[in-house]
Amino acid sequence: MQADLRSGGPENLVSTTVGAITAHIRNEELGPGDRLPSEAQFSKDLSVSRTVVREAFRALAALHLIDLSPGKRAVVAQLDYGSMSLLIEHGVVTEQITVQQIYDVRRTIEIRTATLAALRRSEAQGQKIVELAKGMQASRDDTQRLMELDIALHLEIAKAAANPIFALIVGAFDGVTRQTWPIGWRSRTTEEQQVFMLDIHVRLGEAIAAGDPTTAADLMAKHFDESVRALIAAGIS
Amino acid sequence: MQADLRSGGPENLVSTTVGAITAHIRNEELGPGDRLPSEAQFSKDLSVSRTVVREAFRALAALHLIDLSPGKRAVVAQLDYGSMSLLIEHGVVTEQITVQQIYDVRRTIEIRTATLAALRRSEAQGQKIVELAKGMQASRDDTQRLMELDIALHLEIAKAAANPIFALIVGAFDGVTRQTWPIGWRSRTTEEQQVFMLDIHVRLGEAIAAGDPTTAADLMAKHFDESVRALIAAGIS
DNA sequence: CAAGCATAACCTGTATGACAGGTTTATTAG
DNA sequence: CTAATAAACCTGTCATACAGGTTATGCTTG
Repeated sequence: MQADLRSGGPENLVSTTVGAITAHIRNEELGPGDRLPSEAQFSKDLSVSRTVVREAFRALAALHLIDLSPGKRAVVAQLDYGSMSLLIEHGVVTEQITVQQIYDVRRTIEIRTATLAALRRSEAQGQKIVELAKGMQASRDDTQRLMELDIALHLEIAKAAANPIFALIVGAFDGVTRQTWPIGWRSRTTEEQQVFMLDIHVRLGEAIAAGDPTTAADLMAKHFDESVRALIAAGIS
Repeated sequence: MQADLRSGGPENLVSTTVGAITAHIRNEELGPGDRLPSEAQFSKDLSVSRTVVREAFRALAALHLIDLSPGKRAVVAQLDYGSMSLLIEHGVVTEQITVQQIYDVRRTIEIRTATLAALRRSEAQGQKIVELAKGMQASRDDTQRLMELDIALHLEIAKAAANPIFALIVGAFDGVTRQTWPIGWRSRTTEEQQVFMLDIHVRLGEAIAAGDPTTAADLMAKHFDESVRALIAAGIS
């Protein structure tokens, strides 16, 4: 069950301990917020040093499977895209992933989230999505704020799709988006292009709020087609 | 850049060190296989104990951003879905994700991989995909082998899509699939159902090998519709 | 001078012990 | 019974030590 078995990696004490900890979570049917035994406890039970247990804890914390904080016991964590975001960033930094590939994946995923969001969004979510889109329109001059709203909007749509995995994947691209977004925006040199981009977001938000899955999906597709054009225009490979 | 900033978590020495290591990878423009400085080196440069550096290394190894092995220096790792697989398993075990949600995501993603694979597969990949599908047909009585071939087929299609992120996501569901697959298969009680399921895979493989994206996407969609029906029939929520 | 081999230097995996500072639990005083 | 206080516990970090695997150095030999 542990990573090293899957990757065929070498078997060391830390991996074994990681396996024991995840097994504990499974066997005790722990859920988010539940507390784990202390490091000393695992150390005694598994007959390994506290050093090893600590490194195992740290590994699980890196994956956000558990949360650590000083003095307190480790607790089972809620799903979080932080680790996936790091993974994707690593892929981009080491040139194993291109920005265009990310956009292809996002396009695929987010057309679906738009559809689902239109079908399943709550009243409050629909309202928030429209607000974010209109907030973008109002922030055309504040690039930083505009970007944050854009990212928040896409994530909110993913959340409204009521499937945490979609939110996980969309969130995974947050980090990279923060680095590439300004490039795409700068490539939209004319006011027309900028207004068009912002307009699409508003119409997308409204379609979702109105519960119109077809239009929402259509607009999301248009949005990504336009974004990819913008990136290519900016010379992003 | 490090996870803790994003999650708003507390700032401790290990997180700082993780940040320093990823910064090193970025600044030195290291790629997969390149060696990192030793633990002692980071320990000296950052003025922290080797304990801290080790825990940071361990955290990055958990995300498969680096590979560790005894005696050798840590090296920058290739993209690997092992950590995402653990994340998804954790989500299922802690009941934050349902199997149906996974199938919705997989359907979305894999319709796209089928399309792209049909467009971009190499000759060898097309051949391998067909072989895997036919191998499944020949293994109708060997459940274990059948499952492994099925998983391998889907992953191979994702690889043929020539976008590593798709392979990453498809691979992320490997672990969970191994646990739920037998349930779905057992629910296909009649020979007809089983033959139909295997037949779809072969036709899918052939469509990809033939470079027919529309048919490939269509068959992948059918495949997932049928699979979801099978799971629901088996009472999986 | 070149090639191969032995050895030394280096590196990671793990253990032990220690202590500061935060958290939880138990105890005691009101 | 409540609230304050003390004790017990827990994590974060450090230093040190050593076994065993890896790499580089330099020496020997052809």
